[in-house]
Amino acid sequence: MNINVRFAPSPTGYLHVGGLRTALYNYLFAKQHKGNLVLRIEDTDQSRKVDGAIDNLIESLNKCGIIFDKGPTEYSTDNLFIQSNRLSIYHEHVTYLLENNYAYACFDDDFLQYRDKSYNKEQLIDTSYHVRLKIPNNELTVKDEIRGDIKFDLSLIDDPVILKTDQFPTYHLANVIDDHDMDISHVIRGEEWLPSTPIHVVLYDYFQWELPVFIHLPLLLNPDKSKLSKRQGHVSVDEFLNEGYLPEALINFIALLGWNPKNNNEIFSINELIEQFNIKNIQKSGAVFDINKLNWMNGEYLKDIQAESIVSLCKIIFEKHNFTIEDNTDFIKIINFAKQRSHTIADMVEQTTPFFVDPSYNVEYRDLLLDKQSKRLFSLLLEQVAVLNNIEESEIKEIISNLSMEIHVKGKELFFPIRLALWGDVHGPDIGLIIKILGKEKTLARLNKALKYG
RNA sequence: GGCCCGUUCGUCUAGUGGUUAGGACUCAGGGUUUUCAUCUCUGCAACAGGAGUUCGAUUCUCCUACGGGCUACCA
Repeated sequence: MNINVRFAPSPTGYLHVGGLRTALYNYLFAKQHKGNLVLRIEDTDQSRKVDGAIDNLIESLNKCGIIFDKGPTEYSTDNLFIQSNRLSIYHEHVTYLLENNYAYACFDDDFLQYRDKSYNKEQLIDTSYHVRLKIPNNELTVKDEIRGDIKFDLSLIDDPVILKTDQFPTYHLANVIDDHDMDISHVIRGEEWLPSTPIHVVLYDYFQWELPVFIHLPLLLNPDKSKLSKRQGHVSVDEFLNEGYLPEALINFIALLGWNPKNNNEIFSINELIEQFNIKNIQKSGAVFDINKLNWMNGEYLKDIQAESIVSLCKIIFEKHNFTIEDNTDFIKIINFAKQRSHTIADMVEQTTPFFVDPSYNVEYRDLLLDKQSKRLFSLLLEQVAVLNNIEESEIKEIISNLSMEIHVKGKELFFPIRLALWGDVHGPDIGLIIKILGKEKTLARLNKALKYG
């Protein structure tokens, strides 16, 4: 059996993390079975179309490592993976349904009165009509791979519109025809589609097509358990990436929302996910998107990653915060310091701000800054740094330890005032690193400022 | 309202007809680090409720409650 799966978003804007997870599960499933992953653009609602959305979608997905085997490479008119280019195909199928009495034309929303009528093609020319699918009155069982058999009473379902007045198909029709034409073997999609699956099954039945396997994924939830949406934190993949969440971490985190490998591991590369992913281990209930845990996981990735490999990404984000990167070697040092203690790259900016702009003093330590002993420390350090030609961290360390012996001060009493003067707070990087990055001039200036403070 | 799906620590989850119900995030506390962070150790914390089946149910069945999704000429 050939395994073909698809991710079928509508181009209405940015890629949502829920969409990313659906795409990911499709991708993992396809790769694992040496099948194909198809990208299909469902743009049958002309009013909701957003320019550039397709390129955007593809770019976000690609950044996260999800590559399609088939799909539109660009938004070109002859592309078969974009539904708006397949209108004539849908029309042919509508004709088939109409001719076999599986569907009927309606001239207004009071559709029941048209249910038993039929019109030939000539009668429909120059009229404004839509087409509805006749849903029979029997019971129907849908098989979902995760939930098992689900019974529906079809008499409770209204005849759905399959062709709109503007002659575009609705989702139900286009989706079924495309899945068949693209030889989709497994439909992996969000749980919100479960209630409309019987409509799709009826369509398959009318066309006498073989059903794909249906796999409905549990929803991603807001902290209040409603369906994940904006308003309660951000959900756009782009936003996460721009804030400096690493694609690998985002993918890892999202993979574990609704699926688990039945062991206690938490960190997975994409290849490990491909190896271990299993439909059977997908959860039935929805999963709250916990930003807290994503932060932790992103931090784990940040700790492990080589500074060199994120330097250009960091540069973009630091420059977005108006920090100019002058020296690459220094910047790597800064990254190495910050990535150990940050959740995201945006966090790293915050952690390292005093490297770039003169800090204001933490008011809690005002007294320490005014202290006579502190002032003495500042002036002694100032003297010693002033005579240095080029600054090495080891040298600074030595100077400070000599200073410690000279005035008999050590530990916090020694480091707090110095760090306060140079960094604005008693906590921060190693003093050697601060001075090394700051350079002689800025170090002297900050010591001077602290000396005069009060 | 109707239909459908779901329910193990606050969150992500493991698990079993008999377990001290396990792990991770968060939180709290200890240790390491002459700062902070990292790291590490410890702790707090869950089987929605009620019947039934059974020697025994968190686990199987039913009911209730609660939560969510869908109910568009949106996907």
